[in-house]
Amino acid sequence: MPANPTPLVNGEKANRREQILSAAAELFAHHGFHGVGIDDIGAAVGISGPALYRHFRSKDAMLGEMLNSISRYLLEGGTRWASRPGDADDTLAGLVAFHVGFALAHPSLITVQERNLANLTDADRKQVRALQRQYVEVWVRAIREALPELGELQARSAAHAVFGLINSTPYNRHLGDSELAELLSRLALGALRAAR
Amino acid sequence: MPANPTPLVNGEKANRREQILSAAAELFAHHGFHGVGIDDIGAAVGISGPALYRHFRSKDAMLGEMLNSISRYLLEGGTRWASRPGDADDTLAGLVAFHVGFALAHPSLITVQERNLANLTDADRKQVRALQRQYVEVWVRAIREALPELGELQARSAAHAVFGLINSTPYNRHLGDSELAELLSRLALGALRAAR
DNA sequence: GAACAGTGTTAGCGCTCGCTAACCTGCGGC
DNA sequence: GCCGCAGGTTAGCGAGCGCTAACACTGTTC
Repeated sequence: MPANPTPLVNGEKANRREQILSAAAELFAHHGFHGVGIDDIGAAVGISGPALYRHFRSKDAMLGEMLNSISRYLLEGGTRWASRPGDADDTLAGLVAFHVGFALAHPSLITVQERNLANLTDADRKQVRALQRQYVEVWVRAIREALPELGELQARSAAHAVFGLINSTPYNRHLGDSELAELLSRLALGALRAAR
Repeated sequence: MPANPTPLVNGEKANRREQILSAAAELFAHHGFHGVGIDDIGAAVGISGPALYRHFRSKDAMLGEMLNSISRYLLEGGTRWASRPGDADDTLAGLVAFHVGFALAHPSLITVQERNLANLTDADRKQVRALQRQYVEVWVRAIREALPELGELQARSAAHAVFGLINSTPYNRHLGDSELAELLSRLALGALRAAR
């Protein structure tokens, strides 16, 4: 029972805001931020267009809250895993499993986060970037502890590469979830091992 | 001197169409298809807005030609590498090196191709999808020859994961090109090896 | 040297989009 | 039983978009 269970609960009787964000995420992932109209988002949750402004200040605010929430969730989870007792290899494996779990559970959030940074408000982008940087830093530290012969820059590049690998889930729906999770984890750790 | 040197030559005295496509690719990569106006594209090549219609039928046509060109280039190059004589491991290494080379030389094309499939005309999307499918198939065959114990679906998933890994170049500008190329190749092959 | 093709310009149409205004409805609190 | 608020509705605004129309300039062709 983590403090922050999952960034955007899928609908149900959960808060209307979250229901809206969840629907918007799906749409943004498919058509891009500018490709989705306020009316589309409304229609996706059964209300119509301008009613959304009872819950959000603007369309930009929706994207901002969405990306902030995702980044915060990743950073928090990553930090928790990184600070767990255990040897460096286990820590790295834990981080990989955590990220794989997220990417498998929320492929559309992965897509949104990857594609729509540029559509954020300046202020929001700054915040999200800061969170993302910190998350990368968690990984860089973990990688360098497990592979001490790696330089800072190499570790950072490897981290980004592994993110890319794991974040392939939106294109990767051939296998069942658990089998894919295991495969991705194996691939990610294999890649890191090969970084020397 | 390959038959199809590079999908979009960067400007210079090359054909105006290619100069425009190159500029448009950069813009689409940064702001998304809908986030870029016809005037922005014109301005990027020193002409203004509607002049573009002397060279392209529509904005959609630009994206269509761009993605088609990328997909054709990848499929052609991939096919050439795959049909080279040599053992299965070398073939796979060749494919990896080829894809890494492309991703490093054209990070913004990678970005555009990943993000803007949904913005294509139905006809264009069908074409591009077909080319992409064939390219994946080239990889799946190569992977399964190098790792015969892998199933079809596992190989396909691994291929997508490796694409994700290599296509991280847009976020991955810390190292020098040649060092990054070597690192990515090593990571990719390490991941595949770990697929068992 | 007139015709013309190629490539650029500006003005402006029609549509869509984000957002606001104004109004309506149901429900919990006193 | 009235009030007020939360959360919906439709109408419509202003801006920005893709694209067309009409015109201008240049270089090549015969």
